[in-house]
Amino acid sequence: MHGTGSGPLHPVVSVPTSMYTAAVETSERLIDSAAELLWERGYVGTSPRAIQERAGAGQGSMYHHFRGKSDLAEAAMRRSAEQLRAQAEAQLATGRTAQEKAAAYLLRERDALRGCRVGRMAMDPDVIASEQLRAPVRETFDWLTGRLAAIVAEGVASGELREGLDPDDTAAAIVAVVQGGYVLARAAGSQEPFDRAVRGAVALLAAQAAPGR
Amino acid sequence: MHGTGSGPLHPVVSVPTSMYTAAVETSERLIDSAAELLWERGYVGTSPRAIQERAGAGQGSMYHHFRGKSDLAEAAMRRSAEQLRAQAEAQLATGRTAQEKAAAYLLRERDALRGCRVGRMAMDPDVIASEQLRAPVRETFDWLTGRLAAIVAEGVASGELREGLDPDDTAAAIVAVVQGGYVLARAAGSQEPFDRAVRGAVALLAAQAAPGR
DNA sequence: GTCTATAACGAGATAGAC
DNA sequence: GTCTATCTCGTTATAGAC
Repeated sequence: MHGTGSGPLHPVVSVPTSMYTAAVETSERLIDSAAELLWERGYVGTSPRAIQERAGAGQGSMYHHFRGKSDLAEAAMRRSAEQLRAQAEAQLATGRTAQEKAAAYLLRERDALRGCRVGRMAMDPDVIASEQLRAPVRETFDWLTGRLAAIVAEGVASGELREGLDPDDTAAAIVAVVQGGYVLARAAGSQEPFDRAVRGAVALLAAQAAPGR
Repeated sequence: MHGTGSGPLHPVVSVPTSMYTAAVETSERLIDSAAELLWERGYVGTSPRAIQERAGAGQGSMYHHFRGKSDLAEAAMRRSAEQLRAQAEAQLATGRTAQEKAAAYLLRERDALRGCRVGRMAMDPDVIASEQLRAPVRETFDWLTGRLAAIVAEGVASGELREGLDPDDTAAAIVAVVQGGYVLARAAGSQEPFDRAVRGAVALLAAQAAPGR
């Protein structure tokens, strides 16, 4: 990945001059455009042509910076994964207790009709068929469920949550509720089922407090 | 929908003779082939040509029986929805208590890597953009969440489940866990995250028993 | 680095013969 | 009802000029 624009006019470190010639590099615009289209239409529904048009770049530019559609898509998916991870990390750091942290993650404001930019890719046949393309999706959910499992485990260890609550199973259920909530919302054409699902999950978790607390 | 083959050689009721000429009608094979491909590759990833090849039918046959791709896809999605509904109804009828019924639905054996044939369509941009194509998906999840909400409501009314447990929110969460479980499984390339998520949901529900039961 | 030209192929549908 | 031919457009590149 190259540095993005708005760099210093007088670079203080030795870098290629080309990094400072454009407001935003063409390769950056291609990655962002690809990420948007992958979110909206998935991998099989996104053509190189559409990416180029949205980025305001020609055929030649795209094939100069990337080997092809899958190469650019992988870069775009890695960027989306980074953004989702930063966002989730911020939510998980919000609460004090395990319940508060999980609730902060679940209740984060989301446009459910757009779906999840990372989770969406898991339904794409060409993504699942390619180890290269699936990797960023797998890594994102591995990280997220692991992060939530650690939070639940801490809650059990500290006596906040009841003994016997399985951290891995609970974490998987929490992440699944969010991903499945997107499906329900898009099926219904409404945000409501998503909000119901996450509220339901928060309520189920609230009843897992250790007895006498 | 026409009657399927293996009909009597001497029809006892007055029906068009053509209904008895083939083992399985071409239009039926087209619908089944389309349903399979939609499950595997989604709407944007499925071409009329691929459907025809799988059904062993030519261009002419397809455009004789259906107005085009979306018309055939709608018929295929309605068939898939019927099948899912029958399957879910069987599971929900299994248990005695609300918890048993919900657990029977959640723990049903599924090939998580294949995903849900109905839920999958909710991620497809062309399906969501068309009221016609989205209808069977919306109706299926409306029915399923309504069915589960009624079961939870009965559980609360009978004193099995704690007062204050919201039936609609809980039902949405249950359905979302299953749909999200598919996403996690496909992202991981493994059945495991799906099994964890549904087990986690069953455990969360078990703790919603009314106090003193 | 970016552009245009070209190409081989598939998508999605229509037309008309049989 | 099913077949083959045809059509227009989009996809996913490669080639080479600028």
